[in-house]
Amino acid sequence: MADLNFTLPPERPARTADAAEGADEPIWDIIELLFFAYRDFVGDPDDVLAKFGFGRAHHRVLHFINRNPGIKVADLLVILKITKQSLGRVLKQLVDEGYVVQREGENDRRQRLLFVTPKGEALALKLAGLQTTRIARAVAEIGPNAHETARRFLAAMIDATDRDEVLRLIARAERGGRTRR
Amino acid sequence: MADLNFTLPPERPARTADAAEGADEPIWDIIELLFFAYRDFVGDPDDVLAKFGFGRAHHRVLHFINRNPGIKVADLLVILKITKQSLGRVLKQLVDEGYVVQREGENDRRQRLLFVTPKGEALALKLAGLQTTRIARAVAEIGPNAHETARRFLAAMIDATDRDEVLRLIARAERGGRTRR
DNA sequence: AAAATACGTCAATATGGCTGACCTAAATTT
DNA sequence: AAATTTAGGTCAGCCATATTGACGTATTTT
Repeated sequence: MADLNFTLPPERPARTADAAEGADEPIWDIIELLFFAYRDFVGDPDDVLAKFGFGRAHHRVLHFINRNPGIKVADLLVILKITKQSLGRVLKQLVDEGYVVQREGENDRRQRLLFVTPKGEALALKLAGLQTTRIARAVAEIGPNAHETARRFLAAMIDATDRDEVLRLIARAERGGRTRR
Repeated sequence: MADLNFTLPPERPARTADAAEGADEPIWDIIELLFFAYRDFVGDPDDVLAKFGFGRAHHRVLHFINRNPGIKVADLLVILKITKQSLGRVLKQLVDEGYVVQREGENDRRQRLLFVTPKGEALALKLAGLQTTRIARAVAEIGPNAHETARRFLAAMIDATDRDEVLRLIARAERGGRTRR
């Protein structure tokens, strides 16, 4: 195989003439790269989680509680797009083992607001650190514009109906995750 | 996504903006965008697959057979990083329902070389089309450099040990793989 | 002839989803 | 005040996808 280390030949103009046709050629490279990149991206945390007796589901729950302290159970369900029964199972373990605590809502005492404990935050940060190392390495390899372009590309990949909500969610957590009263 | 309203007290000290110092600061935006983008990216195929009684596992198997006609079972296992038992169940369904055929290797009659049928290719292309639509939309939104940058970013996210192998795989399939049915 | 290889299969187990039903406590509506 | 809705929890069972381990069979290699 010839060398195509990371100066991949631009294969966009591969179908110059028939580009106007409706039969769009699948964008195989991005499809496959997303598969492999995501697999490795979640693979690092998976290895650590296994040592704690946790799985990917625990990671997602812990992540979003850490990023959005005080989040309501109902809102977490919306973000994760799972049922409360599915959430309940992993959440119970995280609570029982001291990674997450629940507090009664002040205004509405039916609510169980979710917070990570110091222990939970430590684990969340450890896992995020692994992923950050990978991302930082990728960005460093490619150049300073990579972060911004990657962010915009990934945002554009999100369902249009959800995108603004997701970006708000990220931005809000970026500011510290609370307020908004 | 429903409106998310957090009403809760400040719990965590505000992070120091996006200071350049934070070499240890997690890259939250990419971490979360990857989660949401990948979820939607595989969501489109999932909906179609459900109508066929298939799942995501069938998609992956069908995809890589379609892209690498004549692939050996052993090689497919390496790509997917699953066990032959896991593959076996899914592959059997795809064969039984006429999406994939197996042929004895010419040189080595122990091998079962895998090919998609026309029916299988049609499904693979339909699923790839959905994902391509999403990617093309994202690329169109961002600009002409997006495809190239996204490709390089995603490639750089792959484990260094696997990367060259993956890129070879993609490049080889891009050229048409090997013998067609 | 023996060993290694490619593949298949049986059995048991784990994870993480799902639906449906039902429960309590608290808030809201009537 | 009573009725209803909401937030959340829980029990029970099912499904899809993954795992490990053991074993079998045909074929190739040594």
